[in-house]
Amino acid sequence: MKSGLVTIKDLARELKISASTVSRALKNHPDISEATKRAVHELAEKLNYQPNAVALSLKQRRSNTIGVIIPEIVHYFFSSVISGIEDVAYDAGFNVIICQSNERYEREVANTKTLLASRVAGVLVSISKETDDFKHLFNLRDNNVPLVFYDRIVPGLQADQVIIDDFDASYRVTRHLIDSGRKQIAHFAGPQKLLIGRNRKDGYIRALNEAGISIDEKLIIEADTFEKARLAAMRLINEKRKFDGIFAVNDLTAIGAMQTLQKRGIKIPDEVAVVGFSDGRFSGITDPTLTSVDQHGYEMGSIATEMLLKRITAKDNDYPFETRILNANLIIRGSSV
Amino acid sequence: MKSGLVTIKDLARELKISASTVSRALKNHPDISEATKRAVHELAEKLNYQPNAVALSLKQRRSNTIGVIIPEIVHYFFSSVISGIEDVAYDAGFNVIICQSNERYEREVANTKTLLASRVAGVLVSISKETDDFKHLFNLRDNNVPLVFYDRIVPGLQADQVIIDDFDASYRVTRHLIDSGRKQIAHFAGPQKLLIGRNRKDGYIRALNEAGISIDEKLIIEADTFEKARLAAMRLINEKRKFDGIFAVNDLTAIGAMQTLQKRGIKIPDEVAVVGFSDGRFSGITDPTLTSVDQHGYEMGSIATEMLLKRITAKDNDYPFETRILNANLIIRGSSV
DNA sequence: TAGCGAACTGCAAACGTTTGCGGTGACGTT
DNA sequence: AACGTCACCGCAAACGTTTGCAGTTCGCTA
Repeated sequence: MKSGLVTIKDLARELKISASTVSRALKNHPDISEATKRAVHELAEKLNYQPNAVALSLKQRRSNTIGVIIPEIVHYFFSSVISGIEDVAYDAGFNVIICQSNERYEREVANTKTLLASRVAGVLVSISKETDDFKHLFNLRDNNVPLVFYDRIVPGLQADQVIIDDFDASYRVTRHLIDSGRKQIAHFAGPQKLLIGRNRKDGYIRALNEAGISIDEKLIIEADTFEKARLAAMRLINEKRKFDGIFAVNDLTAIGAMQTLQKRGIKIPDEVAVVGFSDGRFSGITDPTLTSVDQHGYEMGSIATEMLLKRITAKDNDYPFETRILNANLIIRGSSV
Repeated sequence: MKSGLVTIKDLARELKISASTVSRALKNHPDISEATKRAVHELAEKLNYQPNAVALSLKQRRSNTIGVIIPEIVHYFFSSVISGIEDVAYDAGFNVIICQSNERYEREVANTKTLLASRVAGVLVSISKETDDFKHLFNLRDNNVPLVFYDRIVPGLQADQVIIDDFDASYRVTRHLIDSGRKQIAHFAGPQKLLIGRNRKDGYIRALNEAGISIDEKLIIEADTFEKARLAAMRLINEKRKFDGIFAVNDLTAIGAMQTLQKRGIKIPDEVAVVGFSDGRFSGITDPTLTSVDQHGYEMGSIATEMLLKRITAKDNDYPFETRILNANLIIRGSSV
């Protein structure tokens, strides 16, 4: 007990039987007599025996650990994803190794090496903003490590993936604004080189088109940060553009816009309605509270993990890749009604 | 290459030399000829050999993994702690297994079992709110697993630990308010049964005492949530209490107070200064921006990990336990100047 | 030309488990 | 007395590494 943990060998020595018998007794193998089983279980209990997961992993040539590559944990969305991953993984008896890429490509490559060295059973990955070379991911696949992408997927790569229906969510956001009587709706868009940015803008455009509202390019501004949103809102006001709604690509952007409007004495939602995206901690504490889109991070994490476990435990994992598209919920709060 | 990863044996077979030679060549052992070394390294490179960390762990009877038990990852503070842990751990060649207790005792116990089974080299732990029985932690210690506590420590248990100096931070917050001319400072306090809540209140009281300002019990209200803070502020106003400053036990509380004040037309910081605690994502996006206390989560994580690694790698870890008390920084923003 | 280092390299055991296969008794059947 | 059957158990190998020790070649000295 002094140094290190008790092993099967320790139990065997103590009971003067072989390690194989102990091993079988522990899993109630029919070959072992009841008496022996009882003795083994009792001693195991007494000595607080914990099977050595490391030895097991080596034997099975695969660890009971799944790897997670995540851009940055310090975001409400990503940390909810991790919670979802953890819960499902632990229920299935798997551990989780988390690697942050910190949005850096180099780091992401290092992460894959680490996970490979740890012989993880599978990997969940959301690529960093920098990543545009996917060799490291192909490397995982070449080594038969099952891969599931969540949220930030790789367009070309065939793999299991779970994503949010950004287009649909944006469409619904815009519809909501239109339905509540808004006619001149601005969009603070995300970077158009990212799929997410394009999808969100497209959903916005589709909703306007369907409602017979013509697109005013002046009302579409690329602004995806708090500061940029403040400036963008300022510009709209200074240029005396008419607008009665703003759909911002994320919550921080929405809040930046709200602040500027309020500073200029514009009433929310009476004069201008504001809607954010990716419902986080912020939406409940603004004044007025912010209408936003719940991205269901927890659900995304748990679903991705289920898909991964399925592939890990499949005897034959040559079945076709699956793409799960999650519906994001529109949460209507004070800023738009 | 097809199934599984390339091993030392594969390299050995390919080069028609023994596994031991390959092993030594890979670590540039002087016994091995330059020619062999070169050949081995080249082949290893070509086949993308990654040492099997699992086998290594088994051999060394200790994995290169450290375990983290954390209450809830979905908090800015805790996720920054994790970032700090990760960075230091990975630089030292250690992996990190993260276990959330979700503030549940049962879960925390399960976590320790998992980590024990994984034969982690050491554990970083911040106990859950429910935990008041520490058998599982003693169990870790009995099995010679080094332990470092961060943030939420166990009062009785002798161990390395790193915590925030809540008392000092609160004292400084209050001093700051006094120094900027405030004389009637309210405190929205945390639960007094938690050490944190008591320390923060005590720091506040000390600063007032030192400044010769008498304590007005009516200005001390237990309110540690957004909603409670709104009600508390409302009450102060309705009861026509005189106050020109509020020190809230956390940022959400501060924001709740600010909203109520603003709704009642009270100017911040002109009429009332507001200060929060545990600087997170919120403080920068309020209007005015919120003065708060940076708890240095990242630093706490990295220091805790350094302490743990020190104990893990120490040949003789019988040296005395260490307690590191971090100074929290007061970040002065618009709400108090 | 035997002997001796030096310079390499391989053998084998060990880490903790699992598992196919082969014992070993006891007992019953011919 | 010989054999078969059962119930139970142990041997040994394997997973991928590391490492103390024991070779095996050399070339060189005496």
